[in-house]
Amino acid sequence: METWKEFEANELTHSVAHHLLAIQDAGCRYGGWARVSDIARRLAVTRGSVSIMLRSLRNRQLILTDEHRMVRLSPRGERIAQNVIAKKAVLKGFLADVLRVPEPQAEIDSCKIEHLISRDTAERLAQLMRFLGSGDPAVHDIVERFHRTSRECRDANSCPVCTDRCLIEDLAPGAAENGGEQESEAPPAESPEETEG
Amino acid sequence: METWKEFEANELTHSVAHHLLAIQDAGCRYGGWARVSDIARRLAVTRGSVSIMLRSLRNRQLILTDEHRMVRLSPRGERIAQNVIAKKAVLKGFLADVLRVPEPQAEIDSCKIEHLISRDTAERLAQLMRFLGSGDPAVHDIVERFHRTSRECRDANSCPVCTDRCLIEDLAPGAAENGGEQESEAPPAESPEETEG
DNA sequence: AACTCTTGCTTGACATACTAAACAAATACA
DNA sequence: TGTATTTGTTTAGTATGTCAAGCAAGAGTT
Repeated sequence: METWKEFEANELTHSVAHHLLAIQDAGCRYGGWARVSDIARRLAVTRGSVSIMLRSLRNRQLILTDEHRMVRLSPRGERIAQNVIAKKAVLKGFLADVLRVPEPQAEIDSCKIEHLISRDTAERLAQLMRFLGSGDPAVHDIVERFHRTSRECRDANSCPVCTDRCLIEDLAPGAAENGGEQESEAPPAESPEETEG
Repeated sequence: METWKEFEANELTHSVAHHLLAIQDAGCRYGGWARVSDIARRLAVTRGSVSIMLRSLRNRQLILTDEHRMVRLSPRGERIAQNVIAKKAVLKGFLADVLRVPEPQAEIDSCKIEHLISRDTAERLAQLMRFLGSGDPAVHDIVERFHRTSRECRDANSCPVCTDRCLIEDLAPGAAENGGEQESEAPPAESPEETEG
């Protein structure tokens, strides 16, 4: 019923996750210490924006600050960053190598959800990757067969994914997202009534 | 470099996606027509909040409005809703049945990312589900073997998931998220300097 | 020393998405 | 018919996360 509100309750927002990664990345050449400008450049946001974000990260004790205004991850921040990196690696590996989602999309998708999946999901996914890559010929053969499998859906009735309706069809271009969503013919002002009267 | 900004460029926010689903759900008994209150109740938000959201959905032509203030999805809104439903079904099926992520978590995770995954990813995932559920004994056997597989990581060196570092370890409780994140001892005011001076 | 550039921070603004409170219109019931 | 409740909307406020613009301190150059 209210599961959907869990989204707001995330410990980590997309923005916070990527700020942590950027701090780690920017600092890696200087013993972990980074400057606001470096972080901003990496994220392609303004220094002001980073400055505000750092205030929040500092209060959450995810970063440490120098007397020279240098910034680095706290041990806790580092754990979180490592966690996000691990999730993304597993996700991207799965999308790219198992599902064979084309490269740029695999990168985008894993980047979008890296901070959202639970430890449970990430771990099981990692175990699946380990299982599939274990070198067992039978496993390898099955994966090969999957990759050779036809991409078309022929028999919606015998399909284990669909029930009364073909779910794969609902994912198709005609069905929203990029297909119908994007060319939204310039919507009018937010409150047409008000501009009218 | 700036892949992370794709997150903001989503056609569908989590909130919009769930408002569309709620409208469809609330209206299903009345020929698709729903009332603001019904939608609000389903989402556990205020009527005011729904009212504002509907204004935006109306301008994006995702809903239609009655002279009696009844609301329903437009054909476009319906396509998008169906799309989200399909993505979630595929995702949850994968998490619950293949990965065997415990039920509530599978529900939460699929709810969080249903609107974020690309058509590419959703389709390939659906194809994987179809392949795994095709009834082929060899495939079935491999899935069975995966489910019986030990959950521990013993040999980080031969592990196909990890490189120099065990990624699965980075996902473990000690490493952030629920482990270190949540019991954040009441952070001080946002700007300690200011309250101090 | 004077000038310029870079840097970090602050401010005001915007967009999203929520709340609570107040209100008017519609509905329900007595 | 009159009162009470429900309903939809609006407004002001909160929180996050961004931008642009401006300011002040430090660094580099001449």
